[in-house]
Amino acid sequence: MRNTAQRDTVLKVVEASCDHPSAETIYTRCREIMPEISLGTVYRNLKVLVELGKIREVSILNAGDRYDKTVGLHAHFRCKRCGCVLDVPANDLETLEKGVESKTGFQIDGTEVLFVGVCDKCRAI
Amino acid sequence: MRNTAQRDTVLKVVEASCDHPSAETIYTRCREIMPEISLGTVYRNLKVLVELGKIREVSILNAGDRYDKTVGLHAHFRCKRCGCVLDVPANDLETLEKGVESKTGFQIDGTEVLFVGVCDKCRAI
DNA sequence: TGATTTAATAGTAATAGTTACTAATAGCGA
DNA sequence: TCGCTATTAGTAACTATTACTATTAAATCA
Repeated sequence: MRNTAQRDTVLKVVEASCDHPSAETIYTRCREIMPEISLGTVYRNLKVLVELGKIREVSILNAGDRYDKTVGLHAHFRCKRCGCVLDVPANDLETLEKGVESKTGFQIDGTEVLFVGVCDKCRAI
Repeated sequence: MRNTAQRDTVLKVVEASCDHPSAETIYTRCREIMPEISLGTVYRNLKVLVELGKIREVSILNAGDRYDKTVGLHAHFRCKRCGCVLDVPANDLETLEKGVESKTGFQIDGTEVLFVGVCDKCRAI
């Protein structure tokens, strides 16, 4: 594992993003800082950073993966109209996890919660 | 909207499956019953059946979409070791949804909950 | 019943997102 | 500074899915 300027750039870009960007979006933002960075490098480093636990991968139904600077347990909401992806603080998720663990006997290492619907801004229109 | 033998076959195959199959797997199973069915037809009918609310689409982090005959609100668990996808009855999901709706003002139309970990069979090994 | 209409089909091409490959580059320890 | 090797840029390949097109067949109607 080596410290490269490319890896730092990918991490900085994700940490500066509040919109749960896709790999392609992260690539575009990286190129603004480091124009020679390649898409493959972005994908590889995203994977490395997820493995290191520095960022988190978020799966959105019917779309490519997104990335999140917040690694702690929380839920996501995707608006069907505007496509925005927002964090949803849900402090009862840990209780939910624990309940499933004790009921099923499974070992749970990660939980993905995605609500799909219409956000308040779009509802107001 | 026409009633075709192909659509019936796709629906029957999903309803007969307990393993949350992928589109490709559904295609293979359909061909055992109807050898001339094409992959595009399977994809198109899966989409139609999801829109009709007869089956459900399940997103698994880091893999293609899966399909589920059970449309009611429930969670899923994916084992990192054997790759199996199982239903997790979670009756507190509705409470979770309602809580988020009232806290955020969002309209929630669907909720996806995925636990990732190690299933009891794999833990025993 | 048979003709007509048009949604759905099979088969194939195209696309999007992601991963693999390869020669060149650049961190980092000796 | 040298040498080793992980990482890189650039490109090719791959996987999952969608789009396209000529053909077929389900439902409607004469």
